[in-house]
Amino acid sequence: MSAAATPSQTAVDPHERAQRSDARRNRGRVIAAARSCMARDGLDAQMEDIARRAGVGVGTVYRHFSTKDELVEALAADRFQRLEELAREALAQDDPWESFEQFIRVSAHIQTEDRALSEVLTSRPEIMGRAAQSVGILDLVSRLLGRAQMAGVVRKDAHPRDVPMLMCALAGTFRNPNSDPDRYIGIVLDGLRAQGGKYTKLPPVADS
Amino acid sequence: MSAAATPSQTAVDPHERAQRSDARRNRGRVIAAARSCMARDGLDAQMEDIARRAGVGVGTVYRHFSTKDELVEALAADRFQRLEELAREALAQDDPWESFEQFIRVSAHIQTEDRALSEVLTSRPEIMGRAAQSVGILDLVSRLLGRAQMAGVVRKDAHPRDVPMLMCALAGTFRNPNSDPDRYIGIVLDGLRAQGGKYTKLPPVADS
DNA sequence: CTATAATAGGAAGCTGAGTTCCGCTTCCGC
DNA sequence: GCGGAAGCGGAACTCAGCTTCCTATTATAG
Repeated sequence: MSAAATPSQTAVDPHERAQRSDARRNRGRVIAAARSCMARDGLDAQMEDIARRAGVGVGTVYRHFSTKDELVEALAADRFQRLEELAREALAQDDPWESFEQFIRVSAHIQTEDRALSEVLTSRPEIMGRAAQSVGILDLVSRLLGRAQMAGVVRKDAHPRDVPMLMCALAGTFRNPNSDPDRYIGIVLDGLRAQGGKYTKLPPVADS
Repeated sequence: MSAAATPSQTAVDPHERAQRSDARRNRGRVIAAARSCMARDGLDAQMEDIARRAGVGVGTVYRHFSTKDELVEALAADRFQRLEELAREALAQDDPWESFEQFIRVSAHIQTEDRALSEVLTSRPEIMGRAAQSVGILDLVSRLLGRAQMAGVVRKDAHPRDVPMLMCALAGTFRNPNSDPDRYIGIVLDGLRAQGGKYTKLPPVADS
């Protein structure tokens, strides 16, 4: 019990010597490397690859994240923070439908480019739950949705929790190489519209 | 090239001695065991579990399927055959929308109960492609969809290939324990309706 | 500048699956 | 029945990843 202290954001006991500068620098590198490896290879990106790309040894990765899962969770939290920003930006817009649609599209787009995120969404509900909770994202989504419902452009029986679930549904299509994400985003959006709303123009089907 | 002959449905060379009866019996047991193990544990059900449940040794499993992937593919083909039956049944109905909706709902239901199937759909497009091809399912889906479009109850810009893709999207939500599949099926169905159609009544949100 | 605790690095160990191998057993044709 | 090919079982092997551990290095307080 010698207070080995997680070298992260837990408030640092002022008695303790601060984290060494090289440690802090390497932590950043590891996170960046993990982000890009996992965006490409998904959850089964390898620790050694990550270490290599970060320019450090595996041992160093483990000094900062005692487990692969911990690293995954850190990244997930990070991505959710990004989503939160996007939700705020969307909320700043005036038109209730536009802002809702924008948020959905942009979040979907992020998943398109980050395989790890989409895998966490579809196969690690616990992680996703914790990450979403820590950021206040569900609340923002509620506001986006509520405003659109109030304005009569989104069906009244939609529930805030449907949004992440639908995102996670869309994630499934992104992984399929010959699928055009925008078609499915469009269809889902139209399924959420208040009845009688004008439908999305779907992108044309690419012939194969 | 000594014609080691896959002991499956490939037309058996009459010169060859027929497959031994116990082999045939065991093959059946393996398939059944694999089906139930994988329905429960998904694609990472273990070969030993499957063998144990089939009451045979792993060696026997490998005699019939030289690779885990081969086994998975056999099962996938099997499930797709079931889907084809369902498509035929749906097609036998008169009402174009009803039959379309029924097919979507029933197929979705099957995935709900078979984790392996839903995993193949979302993460093994190649397998899914081959399986779907071998069975003539895409064609049946085209007919179901076309008929509904002709009748003006499904949006004209939907494409047959959207159907499997949307199924695969829905698969993503089924894996999330506290999600009600029927809500998302409903939303997707409404996204496919011709504009102005009467919306699905979504099941109420379960509070958590 | 020195002492020393914090950190880095990366080879080696561990683990958990899939797969192979081979001696034993069972079915089938004669 | 008998011979032998076909099939069976399951211990052992393989291999790929994660994790540990121990030595060498480096930043920082004094």
